[in-house]
Amino acid sequence: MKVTIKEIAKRSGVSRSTVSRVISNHPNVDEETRQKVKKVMEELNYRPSRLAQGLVKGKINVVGLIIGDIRNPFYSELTRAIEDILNAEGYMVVLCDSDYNPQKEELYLRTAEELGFAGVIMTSAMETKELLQTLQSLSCPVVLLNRYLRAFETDVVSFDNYNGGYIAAEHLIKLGHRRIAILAGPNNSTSSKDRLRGYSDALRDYGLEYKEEEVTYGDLRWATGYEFGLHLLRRQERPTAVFAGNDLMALGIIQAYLDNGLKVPDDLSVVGFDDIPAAYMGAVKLTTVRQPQYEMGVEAAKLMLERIKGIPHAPKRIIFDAKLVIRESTKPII
Amino acid sequence: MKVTIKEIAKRSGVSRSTVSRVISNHPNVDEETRQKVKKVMEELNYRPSRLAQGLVKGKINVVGLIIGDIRNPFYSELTRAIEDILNAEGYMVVLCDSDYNPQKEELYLRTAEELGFAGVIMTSAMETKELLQTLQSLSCPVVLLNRYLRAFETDVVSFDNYNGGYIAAEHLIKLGHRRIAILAGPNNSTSSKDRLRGYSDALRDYGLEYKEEEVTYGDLRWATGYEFGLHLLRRQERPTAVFAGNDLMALGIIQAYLDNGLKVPDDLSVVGFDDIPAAYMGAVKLTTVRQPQYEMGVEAAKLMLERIKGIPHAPKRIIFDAKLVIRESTKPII
DNA sequence: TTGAAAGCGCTAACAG
DNA sequence: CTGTTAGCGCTTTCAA
Repeated sequence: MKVTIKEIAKRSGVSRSTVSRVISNHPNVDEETRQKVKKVMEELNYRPSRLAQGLVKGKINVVGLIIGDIRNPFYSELTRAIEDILNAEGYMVVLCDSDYNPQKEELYLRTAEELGFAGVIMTSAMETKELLQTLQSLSCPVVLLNRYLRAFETDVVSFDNYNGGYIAAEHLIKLGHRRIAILAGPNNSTSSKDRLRGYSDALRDYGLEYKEEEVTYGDLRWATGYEFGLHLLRRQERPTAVFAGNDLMALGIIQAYLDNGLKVPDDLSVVGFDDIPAAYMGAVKLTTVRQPQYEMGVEAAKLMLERIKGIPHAPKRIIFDAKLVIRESTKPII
Repeated sequence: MKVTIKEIAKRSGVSRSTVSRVISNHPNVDEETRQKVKKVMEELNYRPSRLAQGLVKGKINVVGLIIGDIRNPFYSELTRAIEDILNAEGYMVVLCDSDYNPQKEELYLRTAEELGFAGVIMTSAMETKELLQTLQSLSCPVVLLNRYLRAFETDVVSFDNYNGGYIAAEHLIKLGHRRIAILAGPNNSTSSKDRLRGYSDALRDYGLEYKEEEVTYGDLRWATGYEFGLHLLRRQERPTAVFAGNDLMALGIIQAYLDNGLKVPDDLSVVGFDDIPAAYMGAVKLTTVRQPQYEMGVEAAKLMLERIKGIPHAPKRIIFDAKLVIRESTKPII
């Protein structure tokens, strides 16, 4: 049924090797022969099997992308960027939602190996022994996006999460806030931890006390922010500000307040993290730490491409700076 | 370097066939032998090459997913559902953002063929001659999600877009609105066209006039809705209501009004389409036509699985009913 | 510039 | 229950 290289060879009166050469645009083919073969391929609507190519080459033009959850706009943007760059170079991207679950990541890495992926970009950020081990045994390049692994040296595109946390806290402090609640990201995520560390260092630098019991760890989803907002409303002593581990949760907190007749930033100042599109699409434009998602995705994809085709080189690290975008969700305390 | 079936065979003192049998869990293997082989595989951390498996089987455990734009929450949800189901059955999903561009879709379909995908799920919805042709020549099953192609019979999961448009219009009409603006989806999308048709039929049924020049076609993005909202604000005679082709655009329109000091639904009633999470996450909870995104994705994935493994059967069609979710973005005209 | 031959890692009859 | 054999569709030396 399927037309193969053999068929093309027969019909154009040359050997399979020659056909293979025209497939891969090898220079050592007589122009006339090349045209003849191409014509036959056209007529028969021939498509070389990448599976077969992959088998002999040991690699396939596919790169895996591991992210936390595609429903988080932050990852959607990243994914889109990576896809744009990689597709343009003839690579496909295979998606994997890890749900921030190291086991899923590991399983996926294994599959990448089995399928002979050209590379894997990891955006999800957990750190376990098993994962590290799998990573070590991987035969394709890996680039880390917004995460780092002490025990695994590789190309990294990252963001200055520490400073991001710092300037977020600083902003709130300078606005006069003292009672600040924190809804951080998962505490097994390196980036979330860095943000929190920056945050607490800022408190210390400004002579404020950082209480471990003041921080709540969330799963980065909007609903979790909403729940947290509701929780704050039930408290006797409400904080005057809150620092959220990402925009989605920040937006959830704000909505909980609005839905209960309170005002933001009047009753609560909120600063988020990421600057997803939704941050400026709502009623209260969010003050947040901007991460250039698309650009970060682009850089990661480029690094991957370099690593796949290029000559070996020492691991590269690209770090994006944190920038606070001040909008309407924060205001000075009276 | 890489450990292959040959190595395993040698080390465990059996033939490659036997190893192959334990890989695929074939019953005809002595339990003792099986354990012995498994142990060796374990020790050597052996991973069978799916590329090789795919080559001989002619198919690979991967299904392609073509969507409009992953940044649209509607597609994110769908994608997640499909991934969840397919991954659980050992299939990977490869993502393709078509940008609603038929050429991209076609190119992608070609790649699916070259890679020997087990199947392709198409959610993006353009209809061209070339695409149809490529579809016909495809050697793997295709399931269509929220689109149909007159000239291509296959499994379909769809939504009653026509009725969705109808009840949206009906709702507005019954609320007393007469001057209703329309920001429809792309007019080469079957689902968008159906919604519009339902809409216009409702007008007719209620004795209202449908003016072709009243409809604007948008690209389903938030920013486009926002622009449209601004545009409405500049008009002398403003409509009292607007029907948007999807929630993202509806939300954009609302925001344009809010940002300019107007109120929704007081100054404008808005009904959307999709019921994405953001529909109820904002200041004005959106009245919209609910499409059960996750469930639709699940059904599509199941259909795909059936088609891949199952015995051949006539094309199935699953149609989800339209349901209006009335929230706060619409109100009666005074 | 071209072809013959070997092989990538695995599966699938067919014998035994 | 197990091994032998023959490919799957393509690339890649090596000769010619």
